[in-house]
Amino acid sequence: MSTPENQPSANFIRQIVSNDLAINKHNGKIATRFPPEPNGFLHIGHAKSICLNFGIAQENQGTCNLRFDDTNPEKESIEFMQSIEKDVQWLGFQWTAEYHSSDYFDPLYDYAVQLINQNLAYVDSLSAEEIRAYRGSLTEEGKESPDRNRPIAKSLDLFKRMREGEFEDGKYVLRAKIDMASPNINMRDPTLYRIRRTHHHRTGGDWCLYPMYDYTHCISDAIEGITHSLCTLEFEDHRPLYDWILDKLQTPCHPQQIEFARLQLEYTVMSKRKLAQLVIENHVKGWDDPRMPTIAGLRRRGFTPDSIRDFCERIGITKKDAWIKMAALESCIRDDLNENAPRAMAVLKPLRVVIENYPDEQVELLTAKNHPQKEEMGTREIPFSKIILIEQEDFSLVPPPKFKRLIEGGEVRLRGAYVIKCEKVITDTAGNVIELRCSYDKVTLGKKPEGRKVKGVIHWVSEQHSIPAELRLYAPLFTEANPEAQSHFLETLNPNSLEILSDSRVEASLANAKPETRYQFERCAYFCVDSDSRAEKLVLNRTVSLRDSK
RNA sequence: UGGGCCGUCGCCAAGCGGUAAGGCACGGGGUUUUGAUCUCCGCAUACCCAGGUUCGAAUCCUGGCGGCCCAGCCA
Repeated sequence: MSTPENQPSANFIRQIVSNDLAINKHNGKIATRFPPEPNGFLHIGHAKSICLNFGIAQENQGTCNLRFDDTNPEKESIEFMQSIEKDVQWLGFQWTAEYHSSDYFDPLYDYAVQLINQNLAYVDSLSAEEIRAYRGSLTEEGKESPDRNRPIAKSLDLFKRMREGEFEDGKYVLRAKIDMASPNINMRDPTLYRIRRTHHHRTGGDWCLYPMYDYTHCISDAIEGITHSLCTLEFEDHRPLYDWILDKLQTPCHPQQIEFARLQLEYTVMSKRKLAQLVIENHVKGWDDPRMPTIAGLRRRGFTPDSIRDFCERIGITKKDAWIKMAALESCIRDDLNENAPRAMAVLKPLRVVIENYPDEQVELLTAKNHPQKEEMGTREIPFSKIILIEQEDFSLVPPPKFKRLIEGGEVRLRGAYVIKCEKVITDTAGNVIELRCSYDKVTLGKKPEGRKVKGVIHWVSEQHSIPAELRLYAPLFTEANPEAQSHFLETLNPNSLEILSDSRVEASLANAKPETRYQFERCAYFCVDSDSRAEKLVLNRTVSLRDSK
């Protein structure tokens, strides 16, 4: 995976970092952080940020913290925190230290007092609606709040009483005093603190005053000694505010915020709000539904950490809005699984085949390679008997051109076994093929047949030895490349995103397969054992099909 | 339409004034007891457009055009 020498590709952020290192900007130190809000599960877009932040730290012997940006208690929870920790580790990264924005509520408060003392912040009594009205518009300047020139002592007193819980939610906010005429709306006296009488998952009822993202993030970065604060493009307009706050305060350092484009993947959605809606409204079975672009979903689907990291490396880091095709992700997991997944045989939609000239009670244990190119992956035994099951699709009464599988009167190779010939087709009254009567050529085991060419090879399982399995096949969750561009993204939900095959049979060697075990079912697809799987009834998810150049 | 950012092959993406890397996708040949893998070959006289500077421009300048983001007491 990655590049052969494991050299990460050049990108503008790594260039900035190398440059800073070259001029000894931070005494040779590089410190990054991955700062999710614990309000949902991580998705593949987060993986991009994780690989970048942890990657840059690793490449430069630096540090990378995991920081939960938990300043909005209404949407956050311990469960989400735990899922995030698990997913980051599963992806293969270990943070230097774990922090929470809420760890900094005290210093954050003290810094706010400093700002008030410097006459750079004030307590405002305008309502949310009034503040919006006063803010102006994209083309019109805002106007100053009547409270903007509230005496420092008065703001100090009010701010203290806000913290003490004297006022109801929304009564006052703390605002930075910057410039109501700024062309950058983020600089029009942004709100720094709001009153929220909400239980916080970590600080409980200690606070009824919570700091806003813009105020919190820069200071948290500075407290942790972050050198490069990497975030997505939509925060570009916030950078002047990030810098303004740190410029006005005597913080330990002044990190550099650098923005990059967020990941956009076709045929899915990537906003936590929408993913949460899919879960809450039961359009999927949970955050880890294999159709979800969440780390947990991809994991359950059968993706490997390597494949996701490879994907993040392949798509690169730029400032350009890019739409990545599913094929790019699929290529990554195919490359990994082709290399590492043991092969096995499974028949998704069985068709019964009786080999008439094969002895009734005979069972042969045939030896099959677990990987066609990698001897070190070993072999396994596969029972062969008189009645086998093949794929319905591998037989055709009216074969299309170039069909190289079984036809009436034709021969085909059973993978790892004999060449068989279709002697008779049995149909039901409706004309459906329900069984095949074949003969086998006993000298073709491990040998080419003499005097003729048999081009097709098909997979099979022994009827009496195979194990019933439920196979879950997935298609994209949405029917439009960009569901969010539609009037409502749910309108483009794909009604056929899940297909369940409950009559499939897998070879006997899968008997004790544990969840998260991955296989290539030869000629078919890669599958991964699901957490719903039981000894009596195996359940597997199709991760991705094999390339098919038919 | 105020501000910010972006525009190199169908989709990503290197390139940083010296004459267009790579990946995905696609097309074709070879090998193959997986129509898989592997392998070989092909795939931008061209970098949003128009001018300009230069011996030389995707790279610099000017002017257009197109796209994305911002008016939460969300992050």
